[in-house]
Parts: sequence; structure tokens; C-alpha cells
Amino acid sequence: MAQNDTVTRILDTAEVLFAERGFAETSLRTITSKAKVNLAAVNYHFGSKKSLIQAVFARYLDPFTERFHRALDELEAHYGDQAIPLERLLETMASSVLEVPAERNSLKVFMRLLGLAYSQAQGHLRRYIQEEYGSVFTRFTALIRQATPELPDSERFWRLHFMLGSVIFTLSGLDALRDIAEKDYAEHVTVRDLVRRLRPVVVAAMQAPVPAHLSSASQEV
Amino acid sequence: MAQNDTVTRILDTAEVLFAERGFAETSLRTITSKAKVNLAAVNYHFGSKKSLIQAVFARYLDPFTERFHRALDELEAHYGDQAIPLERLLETMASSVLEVPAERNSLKVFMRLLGLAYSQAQGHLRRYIQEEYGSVFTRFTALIRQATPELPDSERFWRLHFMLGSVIFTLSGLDALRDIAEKDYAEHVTVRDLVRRLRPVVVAAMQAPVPAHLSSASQEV
DNA sequence: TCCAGTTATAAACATTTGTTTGAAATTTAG
DNA sequence: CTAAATTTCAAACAAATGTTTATAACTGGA
Repeated sequence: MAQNDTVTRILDTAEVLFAERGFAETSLRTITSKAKVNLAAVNYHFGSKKSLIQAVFARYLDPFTERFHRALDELEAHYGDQAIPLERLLETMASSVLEVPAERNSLKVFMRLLGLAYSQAQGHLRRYIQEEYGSVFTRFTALIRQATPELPDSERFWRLHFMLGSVIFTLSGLDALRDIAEKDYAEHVTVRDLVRRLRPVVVAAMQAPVPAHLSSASQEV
Repeated sequence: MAQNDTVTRILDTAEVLFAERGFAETSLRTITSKAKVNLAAVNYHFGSKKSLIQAVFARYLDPFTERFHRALDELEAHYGDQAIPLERLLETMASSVLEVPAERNSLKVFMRLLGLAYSQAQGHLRRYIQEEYGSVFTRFTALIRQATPELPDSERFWRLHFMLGSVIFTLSGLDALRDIAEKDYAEHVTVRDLVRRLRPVVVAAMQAPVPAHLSSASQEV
């Protein structure tokens, strides 16, 4: 119960605090005191604060990439050499994301961490995630390409990031938004509700008509 | 040339550094040394680091809200008591955003700051922006409501934030994304290009079919 | 010219940060 | 049981942070 308990307690506490306040704004002392662990434990078990941050991500991303790869395997097996429909791909990604935190803490934390990975400086984090988990994303985008052959490559690239932005932005800022929504519309929204709402929006966005003036001339806004 | 010069140089330097590294990650010493200004100047002219952050935002948001209000005035005058079409509203917002930094530094900085305002902890910032500039957003959403009467209120609320996420996420992470895009598609993308690409996507997303199972029962993902 | 009022400057202040140290406690293995 | 390895702990470290202070420099108007 000894060594693993300390490591786990640090990770559990750190992920919540990071999600709430960001990385730079969360000190090791805040983490260790809240986790009821000695200050030096972080450097002993993880080496540095940077490595702790990466470890927090790995604990979510490792199971996610594994599940997601497996799910994509099944899809490919089922569809053979036909292109997998866009809706199926999006559904698969959504359910892979949703399944992971079910067996651990909270989906909210996972989403918020993803948002931070983009928005916070932390160059080391982006590098780490890219190197460690970039291949799943590459595989996924290749499948999306087959599902949307009518889109020019560059247009699809940008639209994917538009949608990535929708998802991460909304889900990672969920708490603040939920407060407003609850006050105005008297409904309590869960992450799963939002994913349901996101689906038709994302599909429609990906299939929006491609503007004629693509690469050329700068016209009015 | 004396007093204003120092204030301006601090703001010019601070906005760039904030946009690059975030607020907590940018120290006053970094700002003042790069701005060739005494360390104490920030506290003398602005009072505190928090106030400096707010001042950086005000310098963009003040002209923006003024222009945007004016543009909405014109739209309302033109359309009388008819609802303003969604496309016109989105265009107006886009051009208001684009016009502001044209007369100052860079659009990129403005977008990145908006992204930070959401993602960084900085509770005081969110409060400040909400109190100072919340009314424009309220006015805008009211007009969007008239433009999309078929949408349930809550659905529109969330879709607006989905789209806000697309825009802020993409534009504020533009530098990193542009590097990838340039490498893969050999095209240099400007913010204006992206706004052009965003328009049909946002319109399609807002007009996506509303799922039948809206408020009730939790089904499969 | 001279004197308020404003601005600039260097130095110091008190905190907070991540990390390291060396000894104590605990666990593991033979 | 005992010796080695692992883990915990309190304390200290050096560096960096935002802010304050007291003095100097400068400014524009009488």
C-alpha cells in the first residue's frame, strides 16, 4: 500500500488542481499538502514538476489511445476497403474519449486537461504529446480523409481543427458555461449531453459547401 | 513624449509577451527589461500586474466594442423590424474583429489574448471582461436569436459557444497550426483566409438539424 | 528662475517557487 | 532476524516573483 499509494495520491490531486488552475498556477506545495504527502515526494517519484505534468496526461492518454486504436481496428475490419462513413468515425472517437475517464475520475478533468495542453505555454507538454500520441491522430485524420473525398486537403485540415476547437473549448470550459446555461435555461447539462449536441453540428460543419475562392485573391471579408 | 511613451512601451511589450507565453509565465522583469523601462514603472503606472493585464485587453476591446456597436446600429437601421440574416450578423462580427488590430499591432496578438482570457485561470480577467464588455455580447446574441428562430434557446446557446470555440481555438493557436499546414500543403494562411474559411462552416453548423432527443433520456453516445 | 508635480531609478523587501540534502523510517528479500 | 533497498520526512537552498520605498531626475507653469 506504500509506494503506489503516494504516487496515486499525488496524481489524483495534481490532475484536479491542474484542471482547475493550470500548471504554472499550481505549486508543488499546494499539491503535496492537499494530497497529504511530503513535499519532496514529487521530485522523488517523478523527478520534476514537468514530468509530473506529463505523467498526469499519460494516465489518461495511454488508455485512450489503446481503446481508440482498437475501435478503429474494428471499424476497418467491418468496412473492409470501403471508406468508413464520417458519422461512424466521429462516433467512434467520441465514445473512445467518453469511455476512458469512466473507469477513473472525471470526464471533466480529462477535457480540461486537453484544453490546457493547447492553451498553456508548456512547450515540453506539446512536444511530449505529439511524440507520444501523434500517431493515433495521424491514423484518424487519414480515415477522415477517405470519408470526405470531396474536400480539398487543406480545407479538411482546417475544418478538423475548427471542430477540435469546438469540442475542446466547450468541454474544457464546461463548468463556467454550465453555470450560465443553468441560470438561463434551467437545465443541467452533462458532458454526454454536449457530445450528443455536438454530433450533428460537427457533421454539418465538415460537410459545409466549399467556398469557390479558395486559395486565390483577397476579397472583402 | 515622456509619460505616454513609457506606458505605451509597456503595453506594446506586455501584449506580445502575454500572447506568446501566458500571464503567469510572463514576469514583470521580462516585460520591463524588454521594454527598456524601469521595473517599478509597471506598478507606478498601472498599480499592479493584474491591472496591467486588464489594460492590455482594454486597449483592444474598447475600440472593438465601439465599432461593433456602431456596426450593429447600422444593421438594425437597415433591416428595420425584420430579422437580420445570420450571415450578415456573422460577417459584421468578423469584420469588426478584423478592423480593430489593423490600426494597431497584430491581429494574431488580439486573437491569442482572447484565447488566453478563456483558458487561463485569471478569475479577475473573466470578471473584468464580463462586467466591462458583457453588454455587446448580450446584444449580439439577442440578434442571433431573431436570426435563428427555429433553434431552441438552449441549443442556440450551446452552438454559439461551439462556434466561439472554433474561432478562438483556431485563431489563437494559429502559429503552431500554420507551421503544420505550410509544411503539408505548402500554402501560407493568413487570419483573413481563415475567417473566409470559417464563414460557411459556422453558418452550416448553426443551421444543422436539431436532434429529436433534446432535453430528455440518456441514450447511447 | 524656481518650485511644485510628475516620472524615473536603484535598491531592498517579503514571499513563493522548484529542487536538493541527509538522516530517519519503513519495506523487501535472503 | 537482519541487512539492503526503498520510501518518507523536515530542513535548507538558491532563484525568481510582485511590490514598496526613498531618492534622483525631469517637467511645465508662475
